[in-house]
Amino acid sequence: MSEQSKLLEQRFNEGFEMMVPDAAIRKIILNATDVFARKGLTGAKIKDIAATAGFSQGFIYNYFPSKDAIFTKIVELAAQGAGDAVKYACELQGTPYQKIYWLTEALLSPDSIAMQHWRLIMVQTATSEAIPEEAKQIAQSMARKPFEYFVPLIKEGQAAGEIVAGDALMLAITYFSFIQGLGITKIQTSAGIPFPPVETVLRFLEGKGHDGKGNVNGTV
Amino acid sequence: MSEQSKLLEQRFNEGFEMMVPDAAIRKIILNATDVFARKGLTGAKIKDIAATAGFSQGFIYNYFPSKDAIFTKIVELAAQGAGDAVKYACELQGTPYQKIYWLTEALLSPDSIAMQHWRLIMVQTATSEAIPEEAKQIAQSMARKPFEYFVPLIKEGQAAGEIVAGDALMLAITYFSFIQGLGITKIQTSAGIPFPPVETVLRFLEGKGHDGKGNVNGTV
DNA sequence: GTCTATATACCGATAGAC
DNA sequence: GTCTATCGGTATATAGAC
Repeated sequence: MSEQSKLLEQRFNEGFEMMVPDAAIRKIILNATDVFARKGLTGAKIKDIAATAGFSQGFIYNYFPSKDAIFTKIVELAAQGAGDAVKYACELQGTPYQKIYWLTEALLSPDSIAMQHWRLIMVQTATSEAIPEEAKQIAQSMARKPFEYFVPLIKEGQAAGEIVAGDALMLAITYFSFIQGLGITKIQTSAGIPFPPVETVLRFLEGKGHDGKGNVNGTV
Repeated sequence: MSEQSKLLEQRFNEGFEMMVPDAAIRKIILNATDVFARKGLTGAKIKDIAATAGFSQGFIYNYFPSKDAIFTKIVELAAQGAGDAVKYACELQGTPYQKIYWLTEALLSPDSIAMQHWRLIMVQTATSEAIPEEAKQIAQSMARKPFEYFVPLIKEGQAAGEIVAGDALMLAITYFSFIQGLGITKIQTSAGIPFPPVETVLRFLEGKGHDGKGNVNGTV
């Protein structure tokens, strides 16, 4: 894994710790994220969340007023984090393609909290009609934010010949759909099955003559 | 949409009608599929399913003994259908890349029952720990079947230089992950947002020098 | 601080009415 | 055939014990 991707993950984790200072609450949130991602909002029982965090069922209610509140909090954190991840990538030193490469590496990393949250968002949006209204609205505003950074990044790459021509918004939607699909596959399959390297994932974005390392041997 | 993709969809729908001869049961299944896909197994209430099918809550139990039974039946149909869709594509006349092209077109078609079932399978597997054991086992056997047809298809395409070199199983997993991610995006977004054409989706699979028409001007 | 015990509500499934 | 009423089980959230 590249230095830059590790930096993205590190920044993301720092942001998470700053937004949730209490370690016990972080523990509950991290475990709840996992349970929600695997069972969905309605399928996840408070007892499950408590058990994976090492607490009794009733104890959770010292920190959160309801199951919906936990879910909404996670959606809020994911909303912040998803936008931030793309923003951080833009702030790195490199070409547009390289930035997307590092972002992809970080999003597909097995251990990243960013990825954990993406997984949750994915399940949550798939079952969107059953989630609390507040979480839905947060998710909607969140859905826009990554695109605000990603679409200009694609246009920049297109201008440099690094990224294939075409509607930048369409390519961005395709990118996040792809990442989402790979995230689901990661959840539902056991470790050890073959998984695509970043180069394979990004081939649909590459400009003609691109060599997969950010270099273009056609015209600029 | 191409002739061949329409044929795939038509074959699929015929298979569905043969497997579920009773029109009332088909109606329940189609509506239940939609509700399950959007709310998940635990989030979907029998009342919802009955309402969308135009029945009262209790009436459903004249046709199915339980909610789990409806879900399991749908998984079974999807299991059959997913494998069949790939099989049908293999039986068409054309190059491996063309067959994958037509399959993709059919799977991403907004109106195909095949796609509806894929959407359900996706949610169901994402929330896999909450689903009945029987459905899980069917889903597991189903998960293998599309690969049994798809992996050889990729290898054939690689031998012809149409498909990029690399682990065929990995490429197959990538393909279905991509399709799944695009399916989720289709569910959760309203119509009118830009969506990638088949050519964009399949670029990650193309052999070097592929011109999108099955012709190759270089080796892999 | 953390757990155990309980009330309250909801939903799946049944049975009986029309 | 189709619906309404109801029973029983399960899960959320609370309150009180240690």
